[in-house]
Amino acid sequence: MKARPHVTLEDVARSANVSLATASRVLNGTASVRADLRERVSAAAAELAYAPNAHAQALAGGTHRTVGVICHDVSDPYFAAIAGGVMRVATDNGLLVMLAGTFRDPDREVAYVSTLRAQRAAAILLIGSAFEDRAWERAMAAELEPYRRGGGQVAAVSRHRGLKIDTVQPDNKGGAAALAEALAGLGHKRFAVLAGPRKLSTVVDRLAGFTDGLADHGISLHEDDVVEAAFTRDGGYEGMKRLLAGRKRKLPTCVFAVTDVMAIGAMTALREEGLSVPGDISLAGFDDIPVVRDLAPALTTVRLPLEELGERAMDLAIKGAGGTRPRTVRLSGEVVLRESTARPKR
Amino acid sequence: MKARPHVTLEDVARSANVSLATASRVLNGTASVRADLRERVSAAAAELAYAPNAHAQALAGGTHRTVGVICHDVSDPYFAAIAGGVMRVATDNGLLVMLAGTFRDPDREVAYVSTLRAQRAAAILLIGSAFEDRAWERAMAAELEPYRRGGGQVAAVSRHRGLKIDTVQPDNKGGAAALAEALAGLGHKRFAVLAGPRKLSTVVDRLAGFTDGLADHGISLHEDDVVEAAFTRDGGYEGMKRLLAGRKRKLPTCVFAVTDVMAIGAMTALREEGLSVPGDISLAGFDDIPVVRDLAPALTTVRLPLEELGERAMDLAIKGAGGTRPRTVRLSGEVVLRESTARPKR
DNA sequence: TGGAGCGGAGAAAGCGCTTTCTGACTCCCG
DNA sequence: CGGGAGTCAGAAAGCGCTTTCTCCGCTCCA
Repeated sequence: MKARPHVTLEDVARSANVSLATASRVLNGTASVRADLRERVSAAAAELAYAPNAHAQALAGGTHRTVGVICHDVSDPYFAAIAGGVMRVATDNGLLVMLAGTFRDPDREVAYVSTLRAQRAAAILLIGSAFEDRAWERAMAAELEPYRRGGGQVAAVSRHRGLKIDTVQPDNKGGAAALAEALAGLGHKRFAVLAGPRKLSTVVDRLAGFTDGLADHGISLHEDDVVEAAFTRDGGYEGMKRLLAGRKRKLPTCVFAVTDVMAIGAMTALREEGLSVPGDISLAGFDDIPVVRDLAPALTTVRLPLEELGERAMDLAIKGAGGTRPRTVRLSGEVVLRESTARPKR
Repeated sequence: MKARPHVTLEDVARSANVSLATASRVLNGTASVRADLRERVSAAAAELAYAPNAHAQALAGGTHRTVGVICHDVSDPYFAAIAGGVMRVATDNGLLVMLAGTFRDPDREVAYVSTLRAQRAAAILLIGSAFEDRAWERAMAAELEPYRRGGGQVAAVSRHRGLKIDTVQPDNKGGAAALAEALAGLGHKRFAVLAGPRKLSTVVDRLAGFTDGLADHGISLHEDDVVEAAFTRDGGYEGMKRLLAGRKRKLPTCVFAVTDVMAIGAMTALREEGLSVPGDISLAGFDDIPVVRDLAPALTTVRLPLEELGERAMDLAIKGAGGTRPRTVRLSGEVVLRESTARPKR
């Protein structure tokens, strides 16, 4: 089947016996047009199943109705929830969302920004932890800066440092600290943390907050008590196994996984090892992704308003940069104690 | 801050002291250019942080490197998993993915296709159940047909009927039938089904398959045994509550939720009502989304190769329509018996 | 040494649309 | 009944890029 060229505005105009300008005016409602002509154009457009070429529209100085969203992994519930918020706001504003998943590859992230820049996306949203890496930061800035100079909007969820962009910040540190206090309040003294790679700022912040919160109760967290693993369910699973294997002797009474996703894997690992939660070990996560309340036991965590995180970021981007300083919206988390944590028996 | 116009190819050419044509050739590697000129152009482009205007490229007859993906809900793990597969293949092929969520609104779905058509997306992927609705089908066909005539590729996951497009089909019917047999094989006689809206073909197919499978064991499913609820976790929760409330007396020994997501909600409802799974009631789902193996008890379900579903669909779209007939790739599911189902005690 | 042949740079023609700018008409008031 | 104001359709100029097409200056062979 030969690919026939697309129906163009010119086809419509010709078919309706009017000029291009008139056809354009009718279809966009830009200016008033005599009723009969308007009628003819609409009819012709419908007849030919005309769809304006968005590229041509954009080129001709029209609007750019697409925004780019870059996250690490689309299938991670944490991002999915945030993306949900982003999409809602985008849809309400008639914007089309281009979603990109980097699979945690810094280079790919930069490449995507470049592509989005080429698309003249109205805005670019960066979702998730930034990489703590000078080279990456420079490369990123080199893409972002010209983009913004050209009128592009940029906003981010949960990153900061270096890149001077509008940000929606969940209170990772405060939330983790509050969680630590709640846990210590239950009577726990021996903790362990299931952390992600320290290159991610989210990990660093949550770890710091947790440590601080513990310190307030006179509990110190040693380096050995922190297990570093991949930032995924499998990472949590594997990390917990490692943690357990390491010290059959002096097990902690409470484990904090820096994300719910990791906690889910950890909980399964615990179960496989015949350890009961919270009977033998209490377990807590962070984020409150939707599914954790359905676990058995339901997971104690720090609730982040995930959808709102996305909505606010999209808002920031849409509202445009007001002053010269990057704006920061802080959203705090809230400790939610569920059945996965209890007073220690040991 | 005044939005300075974007850096254009012309700026680069001028700065490098060459013609537009030459600059274009260098940047695309289209033709050989004298080394020194090539050098000058590259340098100028880098210097100015030039990013080609993708719209202009597309307009000038260049390539369309974006594909559109339409699904019901981005934050549904089922779609997220499929989207993961789609994105992998897209990335491997240097394509940018535009993801749209319709929130199950048929009109919005049609509108998105229209927008994607305007974007001259290289391909459009429809993910998830189609609506069983003549009017919708006509509207959809009216958008899709001109799109394909203009050279656009269309592929879908898990729909068919009416729209004559390439499709990747999970074997909903066969999977559900196999599950029914496995469950009946465990000794269950009294079943109930937690179904989604019958407007969705997936629901219809799974229900039919399950009924058939049961029939093979001489078990019949009455209309009363099918509870219809929203196609979400909350739908599953609420549906199960309703199911339980309806018949305190003759409870089924086994409940089949047509999706894992609904099963998750159902399991929590069961737990809240003090019913143990599988002790009091066995529960099974469908899809095998990643999280269900981490539930306690782990969920019995029908495993669908979710990522592959997405990959194959993207493949179909990329490979383009060969013959005139729509192609169909069938992917079968596999019953996975886990702890949420057991022999009935009653 | 002359002409055929060729590599490679530049001019220019679109791609499909929006948006001035121009100009024809109608309408109203003096 | 004439002239200025006001409408509204059409011509044309881009938007930024790719891609012929043209033409210039070499090289190579007879």
